[in-house]
Amino acid sequence: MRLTTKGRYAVTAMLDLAIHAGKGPVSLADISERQGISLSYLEQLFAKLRRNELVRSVRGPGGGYQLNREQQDIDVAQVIDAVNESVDATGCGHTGNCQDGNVCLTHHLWCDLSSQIHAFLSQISLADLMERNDVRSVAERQGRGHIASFEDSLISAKVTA
Amino acid sequence: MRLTTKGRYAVTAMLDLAIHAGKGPVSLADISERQGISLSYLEQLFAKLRRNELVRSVRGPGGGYQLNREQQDIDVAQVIDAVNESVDATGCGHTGNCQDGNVCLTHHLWCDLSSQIHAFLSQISLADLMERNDVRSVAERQGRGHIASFEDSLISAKVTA
DNA sequence: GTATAGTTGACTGTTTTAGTCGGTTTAATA
DNA sequence: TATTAAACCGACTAAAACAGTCAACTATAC
Repeated sequence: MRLTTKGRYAVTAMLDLAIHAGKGPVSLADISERQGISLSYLEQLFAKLRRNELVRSVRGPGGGYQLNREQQDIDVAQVIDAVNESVDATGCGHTGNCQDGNVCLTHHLWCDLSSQIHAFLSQISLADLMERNDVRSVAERQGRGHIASFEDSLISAKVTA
Repeated sequence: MRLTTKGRYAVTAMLDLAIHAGKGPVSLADISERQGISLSYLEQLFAKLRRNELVRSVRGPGGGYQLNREQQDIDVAQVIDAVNESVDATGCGHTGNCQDGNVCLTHHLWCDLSSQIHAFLSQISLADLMERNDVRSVAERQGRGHIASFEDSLISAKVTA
């Protein structure tokens, strides 16, 4: 199991997408600048996020990415899974085939740990993250990045309608 | 944050040490055979465990390693920390210096996750692991490796006295 | 003095990370 | 219609970590 900048970048980028929703697609260039993540690296990550149907893309000028589901229907575990950072702490991938066909001494410990982590991360949605004070204040700092309010959603709904 | 075979090996080896306690020092060769871990690799891991005072060594024939504290005073988090697999999910090492001097959007999320994992792992001692049915049965399977009972401790206490 | 076992350091192949670079399509707009 | 903004795609790379090997050295029980 590993949790590195890869998974952290993915979650951060998805949250950036959520924050700037309701104003049309968000370009990777914008995310790159706001979050300090390499543009080319973001491209790689979003290829995986798109394959996992967490985002959809709009090509051409003015294009970018949008969340493919409601913010409350995307949780952190899904995002991390999508970029291939498994949240599995076992070495055998839960097969129990850790020591020449049998489970190793500590197999069940790692199974337990995996469930703990997965339970924790899958219970947190992008919507939940946006409610957090620390997220709101960082978003505020990151420029005119205002968190999309309910009114924004209404406006964008009218525009796209 | 990463949790790979390194940390798993370390915990497994420490548990093997606990299981075979009360019969004098346990050699790395024994652990290697029972747990299927490369001897040379175990040497590297135990160098770290010793530096962290989790085990003590006895050199020469009949030598080996022993736990340096009571089984209930060694928890899984300590073992993983000792082999340099930090249980920190943040990228900044909790400094909050994730994005040019400031905290990144998701800093607090990773802090929360880290505490969760740490709380979970530090609440489990080697003594706890030994009580588990799955551990007992695997130990049974791994040869004459009987779990050291209270009587064993008494015997070894007399012998060493 | 010999065998056992820990101790140490250097070395190695492989995989993953965290990118970079160059090009190609797609589509909006001037 | 040409330009341009953006997604898309594949190959490449440096650095690190992982997992392990190997050889030499030291301490000690017998």
